[in-house]
Amino acid sequence: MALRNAVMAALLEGEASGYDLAKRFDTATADFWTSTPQQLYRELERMEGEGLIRARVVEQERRPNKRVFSLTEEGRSALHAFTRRPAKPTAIRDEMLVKLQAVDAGDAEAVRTTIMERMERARAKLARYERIRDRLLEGRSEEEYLRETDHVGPYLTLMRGRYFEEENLRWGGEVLAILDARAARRTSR
Amino acid sequence: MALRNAVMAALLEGEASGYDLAKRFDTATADFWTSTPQQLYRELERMEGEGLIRARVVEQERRPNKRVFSLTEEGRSALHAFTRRPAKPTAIRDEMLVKLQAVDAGDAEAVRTTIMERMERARAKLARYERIRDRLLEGRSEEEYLRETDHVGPYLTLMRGRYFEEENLRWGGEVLAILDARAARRTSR
DNA sequence: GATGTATATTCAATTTTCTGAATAGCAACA
DNA sequence: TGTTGCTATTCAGAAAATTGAATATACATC
Repeated sequence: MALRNAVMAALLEGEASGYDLAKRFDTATADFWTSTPQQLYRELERMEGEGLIRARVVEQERRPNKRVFSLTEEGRSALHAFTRRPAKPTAIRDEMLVKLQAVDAGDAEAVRTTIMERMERARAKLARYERIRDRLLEGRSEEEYLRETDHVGPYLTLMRGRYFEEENLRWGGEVLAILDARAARRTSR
Repeated sequence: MALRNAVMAALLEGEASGYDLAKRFDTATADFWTSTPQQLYRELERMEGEGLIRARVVEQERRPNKRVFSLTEEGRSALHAFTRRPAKPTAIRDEMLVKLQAVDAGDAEAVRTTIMERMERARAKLARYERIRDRLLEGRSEEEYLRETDHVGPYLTLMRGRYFEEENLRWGGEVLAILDARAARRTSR
C-alpha cells in the first residue's frame, strides 16, 4: 500500500500511462522509489477500482493505444492525508555495499569492478537529473525558479537525488584508491 | 535469498546471535541493509540447515540463553562466490521523499516536521557511526588504520554511511530553508 | 509493587515484491 | 528480410517482507 503513495505523488506532475510510470520507477532512473511494471499495472488497477485515479484511453497511430491515468479528487485528498502521517524510515538495500563489506574474504577485483560500474551508473543518473533540472528551470536560476513556482516538491527530491549521486562518485573514488593501495601492498609482499 | 549474503558479511566480523543481528539490521542503525527479527531468525534457520552457518548455545546467567552463529567454511566460500556475481542496483524506498514530492498538494507543516525528524535521526546515526569508527581505529589515524588492518570492508561501508548521513543533514537544512521561505511568502500574500 | 525497558526468540497470516514469461505493433538498421 | 529495440500491457507462480502477535527472564525506576 506504500507504492500507491509514490504513484499518486508522481501523478501530481500530470497524467501518465503505466508505461511512463514504469520508466520513472525503474531502478536505473528512480531517485527514491523503485518498482517493476507488473507491480505498477496491478496497483493502478486497484487504485482505479478504489477511485483514487481515473483512466482515459489515448488512441495512438504509430504505437499501441495506451491508458493514461490521472488523480481524482479522492486521490488528491488521500495523498494529502498521506503527507500528514508519519513516514517510515528509509529502507536501503544495496548489494554493492554487502559485497564491499565482505571484500576482505571475497574477490577484491570483482568488488572493484562493481564499484566502478556503480560510479558509471551514478554519472549517467547525474546527467539525467541535470536534464530534468534544466527542463524544470527553463533558463531561470534556482532562486528565481523557487520564487516563481508553486511546485517545489519535485525540485527538492531531485536535489536529493543529485547530491546522492555526486556523493556516490566522491566516495567511490576514495574507495577505489584505498583498494588499489591495498592491492599494491599485497602484491609487493 | 539476498538477506543471507548480508548476514554472512556481518558474521565475517565475528559470531553473533539472532538478536545481535536484529539490532544491526534495524532501520535505526543499519547503514546498507535492513531486516526484521522475524525474517532474520527464519533465514538463520535455513542457513544453518544448508550448512552456511553453525550455531552454538551460550548459557547465560542473568539473561535468557542464546544461540550464537558463526560462518562455516561452506558459508565463507558462498560469500566469496557472491562477491563475484554482479550486484543488483541499489533499492531505495523513502516515504519522506514521497511526502516531499507531494508537498505542494499536501500538508507543508507535516512534511517539514518529517524532515526535521529525519535530520534528528541522521544526527543520532552519525554519533553511532562515530563511536563505531573510534572502536575500529583504536586511536590510530585513518591512514595508519588502513595501512595496518587486513579488514577494510567494514570501514569503507561505514564511511559510506557517514557520508550519507552528513549529506542528509546538509540537504535537510537547505530544504527547510526553502520551505520556510515559501511559507513566509504565502502568509504575507 | 507496578511499569517500562532490554534481552532473546518464535509463530502465523497476509501483503508485497520479484522472476520469468508472453503478446503485439511498429521502427530502425544491417 | 531478419534482428533488435521500443512502446504498451498482462499473467502466473514463487519468494520475500511485513504485520501483529506471544512468551519468558531480568534489571531499573517510580
